[in-house]
Amino acid sequence: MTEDLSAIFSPERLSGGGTGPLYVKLRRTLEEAVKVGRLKQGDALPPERDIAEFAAVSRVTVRKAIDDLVAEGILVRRHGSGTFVAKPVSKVEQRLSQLTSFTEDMARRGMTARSEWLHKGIHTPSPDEMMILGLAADTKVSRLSRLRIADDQPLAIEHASVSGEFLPDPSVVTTSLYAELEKRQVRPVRAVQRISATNMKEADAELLGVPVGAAGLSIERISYLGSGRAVEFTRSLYRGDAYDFVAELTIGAN
Amino acid sequence: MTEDLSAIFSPERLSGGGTGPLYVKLRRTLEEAVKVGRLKQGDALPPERDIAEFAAVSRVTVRKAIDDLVAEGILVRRHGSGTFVAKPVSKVEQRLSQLTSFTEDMARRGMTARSEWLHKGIHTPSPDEMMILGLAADTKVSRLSRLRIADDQPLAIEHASVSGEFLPDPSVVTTSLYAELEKRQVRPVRAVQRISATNMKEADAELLGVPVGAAGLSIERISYLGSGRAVEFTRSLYRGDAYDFVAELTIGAN
DNA sequence: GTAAATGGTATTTTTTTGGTATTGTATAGA
DNA sequence: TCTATACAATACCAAAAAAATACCATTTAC
Repeated sequence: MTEDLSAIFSPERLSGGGTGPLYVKLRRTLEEAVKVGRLKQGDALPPERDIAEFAAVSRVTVRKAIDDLVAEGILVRRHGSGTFVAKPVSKVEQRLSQLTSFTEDMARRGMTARSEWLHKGIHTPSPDEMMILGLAADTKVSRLSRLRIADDQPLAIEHASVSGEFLPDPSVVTTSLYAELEKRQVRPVRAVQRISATNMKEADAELLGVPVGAAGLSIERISYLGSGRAVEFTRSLYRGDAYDFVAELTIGAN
Repeated sequence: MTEDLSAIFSPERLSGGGTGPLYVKLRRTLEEAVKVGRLKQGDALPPERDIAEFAAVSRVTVRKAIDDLVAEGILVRRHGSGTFVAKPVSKVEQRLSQLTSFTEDMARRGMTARSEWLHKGIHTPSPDEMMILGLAADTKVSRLSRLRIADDQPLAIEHASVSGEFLPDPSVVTTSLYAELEKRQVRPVRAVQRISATNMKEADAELLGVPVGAAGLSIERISYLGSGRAVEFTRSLYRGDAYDFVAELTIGAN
């Protein structure tokens, strides 16, 4: 719903924003309003024209301020409809998704994606898990395995191991593991991925419906907290004939 | 970001600079600010007019101080935009290397790496090259192919295509393609990689000394200039049994 | 289907910022 | 003293960013 303009764009807020170009001040004002909760998730911003009139600047200036926030994922624009406060997807999930979210990848390729859970359970850690996640022998680990399916074709097998401390009950995870961790204030800030090619063994090949020996793309990911502590360890095996892994890198520039 | 003037050009700093002409004092002050980190890489200096006013000298004097630092490569000026603290060059190659430099990767793993050139030449572009590099039919393209070898074991085949405009003579490339491009002031700022798994065909398998059908890691990379123009297109095929591709990602921070 | 409301874009104008030519002034050396 | 040079100030030029204007395209309500 449309907010009260004066609540957000009061002259004090605009002028008090400190230094810099108009659109920077406006951007700061908006950012603040979202952060403080004057604008809540899903809320519509007032129309650009109204904001412009009230703030006594041109509409393009308003747009430039909004542009930045849209780029940051704080706001979402819908042509002909309005501008809205984005659902606060955490940076963590967004960035990790960029490289690995199966669902988003498939959507981008025009396919419908779903999952079939193969396993959810709590276990005593394997030697590998103890090493990688830094667990003691008397702790627990949550394991989640699923089959990723796109357009009714099985495309990947995914095994995730999470320290029991961060996820005591794996059954609560329905779609996104990262969303669930986020709920618990567990926010990895760094991840390392190892990508390699392998010929498929019988069990995996059967699940994915390809001949034994077919090429598979193996992706192992470990994600870490700011403290350096490992949170999660995921091994995925993609069908080589049906999946490309795309990474984009920006160089220098700052 | 514009720095706080008083933090850098405080009267004490200016007078304390010792002896000499005004512009020398100013230069020392600026140099110090950069060295100490009060001004960081990429930071914008305040406008010359502001500095002049604050330091109570003429703008030309400020310019003269800045001139020297620009000549030394410490600062960079952009007409109409501002003056910025320079960034060390050769970032390009370093950053691209992070993901793909075979030699460095091998060194990190304690292996000695070398290459064998399979081909260097100038050709009329293939349809793929025309599409990807945005070339006309009457232009030329440089192709470079080599076999990457680690500890005397062939590990990868690499085919690079560069628009003839950026590299008219491929024979000048001896080790690093990016170093050669850098020499010509061609600096890609963005790259997209596509990674996939494939079963090897006979020709490639033979070169790499593995059985036909063995899993291979295929990496295709396109790198772009700031303008969006594609510079180079590289297809690599790694032995799946002997090479892991590692990517590290930093998330959010905010 | 039409009209109103909303975001999208191309073009122009204004402001900001570095670039340059000209002039004045003090200082060192012949 | 006279002159060449380094230093500094003034005034104006040019490129880039910021802002405003005018018009286009999509969605939604009726």
